[in-house]
Amino acid sequence: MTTAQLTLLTGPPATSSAPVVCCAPLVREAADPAAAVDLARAFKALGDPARVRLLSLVAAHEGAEACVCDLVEPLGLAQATVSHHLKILVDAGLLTREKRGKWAYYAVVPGSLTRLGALLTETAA
Amino acid sequence: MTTAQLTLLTGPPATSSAPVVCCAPLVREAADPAAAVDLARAFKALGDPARVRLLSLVAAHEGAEACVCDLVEPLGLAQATVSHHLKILVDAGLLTREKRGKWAYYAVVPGSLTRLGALLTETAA
DNA sequence: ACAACGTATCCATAAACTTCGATGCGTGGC
DNA sequence: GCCACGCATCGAAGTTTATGGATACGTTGT
Repeated sequence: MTTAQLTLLTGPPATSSAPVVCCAPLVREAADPAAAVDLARAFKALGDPARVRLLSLVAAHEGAEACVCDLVEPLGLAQATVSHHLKILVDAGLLTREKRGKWAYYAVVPGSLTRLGALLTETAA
Repeated sequence: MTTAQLTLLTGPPATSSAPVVCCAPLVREAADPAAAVDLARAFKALGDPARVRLLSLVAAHEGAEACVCDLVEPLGLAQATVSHHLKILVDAGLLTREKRGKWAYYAVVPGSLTRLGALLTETAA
């Protein structure tokens, strides 16, 4: 259920046959409905202050990764809420989750944000 | 009520004293809560397929502008709904609205999308 | 085996969002 | 002045979302 938008952020997948909607810079040509759905899903993940801060906190953290315990206090939200937002960011393909021992370490997917940003760049105009 | 996020998209305003939260590429340093709110508000405007398509339709339209009547049919939504989404995009600083005669022409704010995209670009890594 | 710890999930509640019919407002033509 | 047209706003119904307390799960240490 979370594969469609991943194709947007991970580029052309080697195995999947999901709709690849990656390329047109949004301003060049009218986006087809399917592409718009995937794009909107990615942006919706960034449409919450808590998630923007989470992404920023993880990226700026030492080693470019952080566990939930590092994030709960600076965010000022309950642990359940933080966990919920992190899941949304993972499902959107913006974060990865790796469990080591008792901790779950989150990290920014290497080019996902840049790829998203490129779609917003107005090549012409 | 719609000035805070505009500072984000229009760059340093000449007159306003609203919080300027434009610059840090999100990945460099942990975004402060106020910046996160403004950023999230901008992204939330892009978090709906109808609005992504609207933005794309307007940008790709002849003259880089379009009236509501040009957008209702291709979107397949009611006129009231289209008008509502357009208002959200205008409030987010992504579109401008200019009324000429009976029609309201919408156009993409020149650099707003690029500026947003730049915030997502991972300069390092 | 047991207890302590870090996380995810379940559940409920309140708020926000999407959608659209109905209606009001301003413009232009007759 | 009146009507037709384009568009925004209002009001309502249905859906989604954010939030956090309670709880279950897996891991570590004793």
